[in-house]
Amino acid sequence: MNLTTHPAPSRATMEDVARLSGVSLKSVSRVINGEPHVSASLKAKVEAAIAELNYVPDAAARSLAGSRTFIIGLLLDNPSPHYTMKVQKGVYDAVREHQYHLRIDNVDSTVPADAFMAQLNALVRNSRCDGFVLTPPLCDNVLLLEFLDQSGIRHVSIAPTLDRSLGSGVVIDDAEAAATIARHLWDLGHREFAVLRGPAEHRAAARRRDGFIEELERLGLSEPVTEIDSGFSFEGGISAGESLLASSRRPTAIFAGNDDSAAGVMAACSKAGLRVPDDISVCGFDDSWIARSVWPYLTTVYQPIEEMSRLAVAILLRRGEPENRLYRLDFRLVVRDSTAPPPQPRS
Amino acid sequence: MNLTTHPAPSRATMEDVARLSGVSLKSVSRVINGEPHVSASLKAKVEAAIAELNYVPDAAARSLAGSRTFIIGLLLDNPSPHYTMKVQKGVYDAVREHQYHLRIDNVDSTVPADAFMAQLNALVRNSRCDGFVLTPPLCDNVLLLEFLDQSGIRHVSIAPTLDRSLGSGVVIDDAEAAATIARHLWDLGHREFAVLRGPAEHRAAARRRDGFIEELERLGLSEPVTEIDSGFSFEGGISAGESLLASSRRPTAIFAGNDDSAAGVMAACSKAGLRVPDDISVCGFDDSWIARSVWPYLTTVYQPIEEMSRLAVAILLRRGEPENRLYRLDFRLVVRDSTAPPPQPRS
DNA sequence: TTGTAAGCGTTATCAC
DNA sequence: GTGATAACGCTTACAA
Repeated sequence: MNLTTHPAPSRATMEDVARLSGVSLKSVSRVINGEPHVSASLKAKVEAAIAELNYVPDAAARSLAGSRTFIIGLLLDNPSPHYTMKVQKGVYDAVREHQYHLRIDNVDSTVPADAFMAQLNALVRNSRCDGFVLTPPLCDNVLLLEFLDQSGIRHVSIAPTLDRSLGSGVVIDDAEAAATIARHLWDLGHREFAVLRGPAEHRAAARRRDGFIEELERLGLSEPVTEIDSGFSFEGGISAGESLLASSRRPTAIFAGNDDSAAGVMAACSKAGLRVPDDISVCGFDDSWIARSVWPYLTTVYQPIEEMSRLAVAILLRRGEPENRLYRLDFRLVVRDSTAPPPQPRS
Repeated sequence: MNLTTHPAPSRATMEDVARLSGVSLKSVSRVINGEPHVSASLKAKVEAAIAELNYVPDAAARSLAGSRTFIIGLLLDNPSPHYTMKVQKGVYDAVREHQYHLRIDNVDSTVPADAFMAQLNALVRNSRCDGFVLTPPLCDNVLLLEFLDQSGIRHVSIAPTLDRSLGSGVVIDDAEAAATIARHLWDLGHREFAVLRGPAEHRAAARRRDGFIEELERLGLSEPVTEIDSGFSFEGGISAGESLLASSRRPTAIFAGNDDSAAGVMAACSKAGLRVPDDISVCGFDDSWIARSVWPYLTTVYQPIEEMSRLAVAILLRRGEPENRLYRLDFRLVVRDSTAPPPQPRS
C-alpha cells in the first residue's frame, strides 16, 4: 500500500485529551462515559479537546480495562437468506446507533449435543461480546439458552416461541396473523381451504396453522380444512400443491404458512395449468423478498423483522431491563395479487 | 441471569500458564504465536499447561498490545440477499478457521462523496480490523479503494471488474461463462436470441453481454441479438420479458444476465401464456437460490461464491502476498429445466 | 534458545 | 467534583 502521500496520523489518546484540556485522565474518562458528578465547565473543556484532536476511544483498550466489549453478536443457524438479511440489517443499524459493532456467528444446531456445546464454548471463550441476538431456530434451543444463562451472557431472542423463563424476546402474534389471513379469504367468499404445515420444530408454524383453522371455525366453517406438510421449502410447497390439486376435494384457497412454500404452491398451480388467483387463491406468510419475486405477487403477512431486530438490540443494551419479558409488535396483512374470490362464488 | 449454580470460572491468563509450565511469559507467547526458536521440550511443556488450564488468549489484550485485532470486516452495500448470504458464509467459515472473528459493516455508496467518506471514517476510526473483504458494488468503488489504501488497511475484493492496481481480488471469467451459455443454447438449436442487460454500474453485467454475443457471432449467427435493459431485478425482468414477447421477432431463447431478472422473464412468459421451456428457453446467471425457487428450475451458471469468499480471506490473512493480484476460479454451466430445443427446430 | 522489563490505552479504586 | 495510581493480559524491544 502506498503510504507516502498520506502518512497515517497516529491517533490521539485519552492522555492527549487530558493534557490539552488540562484535566486528569479520569476526568476525560468520566466525560466520555457520561458518568455523573462532572461539572459543566470541565465537561465543556474536555469535549472541546476531544473535538480538536478528533479523538476516538480505542476499543481494545476499553474492553481490556473495562467490562464492556462494544460488540454485539448475532447468532445464526441455517438461515433463510431473506429472513436473515432483514434481521441482520435491523440489528446492524441499531448496533451502530449505539456505537457498537456487529459480530456474526454461525452455529449448527443439527449436530449432537456435545458437538453443539463444543461450538458454543469455542465461540464464547475466544472473544467475549456484550450480548447475543438469537434468531430462529436458535431462540428455541434450550441447550443454548441454558448455556448462555449459565455463562452470564445476555441475550435477546427474535421470534421465540418457548413459554420461557429464559431471557427476553421480540415476537408477533402468529396465531392472530394467521386468523387475519383466514378472515381475508373468508370475506372473499372462500369456503374450501387447505393449509400447509411447517416443520415440526418450527413452533411458530404450528401457531399459524392453529390460528388459521380456529378462526375459520369461529367464522362458521363446517367443512374440515385439508392439512398437508410442506417443510416450509419451495420444493415442499410444490409437492404439497400437487397433492392438493390432484385431490377430489380441491380447495379454492391455500394458506401456506410461509412465503417459500407459497411460491412452491404457485409453481404447482402453474404446472397444473391453473391460474392464480382466478382458479385458486394462495397466501403466504413473512412478506419476504420472494413474495414479490413470483407472479402474481403474493398476498401475505408482513412481519416487522427489521423493527423486531432493532428492538432486540435496544433491549440488550438497556441494562436493568426485566430479564424475561416478551415484547409483541404488530404485523400487517399485505393483500397483493394472489388472492381473489373463488371461481364459483357461493351465494 | 442465574449465576449461583455455575459461577463463571475466571479465565486462566498467560501468567497462569507460565507459572504452571515453569517458563517465562515470553516463552508462552512464543508458543502461542508459533514463533521460531522454541525448543521442542519447552513447547511441549507450555502446550500441556495450556491444555490443562483450558487457556485461551484474550482478544482485547492481544490487540491492545500487538498490531493484530483478529477481526476481519465484511463490507456490504445494498446486497442481493442470496448473493450476500453465500459470501457471508464463505467468509465466516474461512475466518473462523484462522481463529479470527467476522465483523459486518454496511455502507451506503449511493450518497454524495463527502457523506460516503464520512461513513468510511466512522467505521475505520471507531475500531480497527485486520482487513476488509469487499463485495460488489463496493469492490469497484474507487473512492473506497483509495481510502483503504491510504489508510494502510488491507483488503481483498470479491468479483471486482476494475482493471486495477488497487488491491487483490477473486473473480470468475464472466465473458467465458456467458459464452458457455451461448454455446448451450446454440447446440440446442436456437438461432433467435435476446439478452437482458444489467445496470450500467454493474461492469460484470456488460462482460456477460459481450461474451454472450461475441460467442454467438463466432458460432456463425447472422441475425442480430435483441438487447434490452432489465436492471437485474425481478420487476425489470418482467417488463423486459413482456416487451420481448410482444415484439414481432420473438426470440426462442433469452439470456438474462442474472437469476433474478431471469425469474422475471419466466413470470412474463407465464402471464403471456407461454410455457418454458417448450415455447421459449430462459437462462439465468449466478445459480442463486431463486434459480430453484421458480418453476421450471432455471438453467444458469454456477459461480463458486463461497469458495471465492474463502479464498479472499485466505489472501487477506496470508501476509507477504502480492498486493494486486487477480485470482480466477472456475464457473460451471448448470443445465436445469428452463432450456430446451426451440419449438420449430431449423434443419 | 530463553527471559526481563516496559509499555499498549483504557477503566477502577480510593483518596482528596 | 476531581485526580493519582494501579490494574487489565498481552506483545515487543532488548538482554542474556
